[in-house]
Amino acid sequence: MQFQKQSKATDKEKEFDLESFASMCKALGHPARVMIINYLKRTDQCLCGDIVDLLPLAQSTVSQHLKCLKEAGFIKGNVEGPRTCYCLDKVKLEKFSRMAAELELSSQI
Amino acid sequence: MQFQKQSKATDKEKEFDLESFASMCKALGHPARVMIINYLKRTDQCLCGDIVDLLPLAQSTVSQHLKCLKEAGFIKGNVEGPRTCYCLDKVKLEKFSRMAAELELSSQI
DNA sequence: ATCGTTTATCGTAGATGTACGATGATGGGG
DNA sequence: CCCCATCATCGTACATCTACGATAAACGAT
Repeated sequence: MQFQKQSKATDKEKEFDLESFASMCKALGHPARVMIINYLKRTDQCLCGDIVDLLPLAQSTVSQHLKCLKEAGFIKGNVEGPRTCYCLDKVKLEKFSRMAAELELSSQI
Repeated sequence: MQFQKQSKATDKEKEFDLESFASMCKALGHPARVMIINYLKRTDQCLCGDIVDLLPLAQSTVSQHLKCLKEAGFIKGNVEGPRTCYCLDKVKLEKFSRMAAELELSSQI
């Protein structure tokens, strides 16, 4: 479904992309996933097993949450043999933060 | 389920509350709801019918989305006779923006 | 008092999310 | 080559979300 008019490519990239902001929010809409991001802030990188130790969730569930964050672009995963090393995509996180600020700031004009 | 250790009240309010951030994100995790916030930024206030005209959704669906945003605290609704006038809660929006920034910034330490 | 407008709520169908255990795949170590 | 550790994926059960039409509630206007 279409919730926003398509913008021309010439619109200077400044436009607030509603759909992608909503999907970012959706990806962060579960405490386990926010916790993972928060954890990665401190550790820089982690394995799936680290999160399994951290949270009261089964390994398959954690793997699912990691997949969700990866698909949303918030984390990247490097396969290293039988394990996968996850780290934050800071650019994406920055973009999210910027869009959140935009959502708020322009309401003060 | 418990995803974060309870903090003492003495923790100076600075603590990032994971659960409430996740639930804010969840509330913003649908394009229609982001659209509503975005619309309210420009118009300051609106009726349910305004949003119904704006979006390709049934009235009952729009009412549902408004309820979701109200429960999350992003908007407030004043009943005025048979209609309800919705407006942004800028304090809540500010809080969200601040937490989003926190999620990103501390990753650069 | 009745009608029309506006909105909330109910009931419901179908999609998606969240959780788990089981299983499959990968590669290191014996 | 065979286990073990690690992780992804599959299948599945249950909950929640998203959408709709129907209906109820509130109130202004006639």
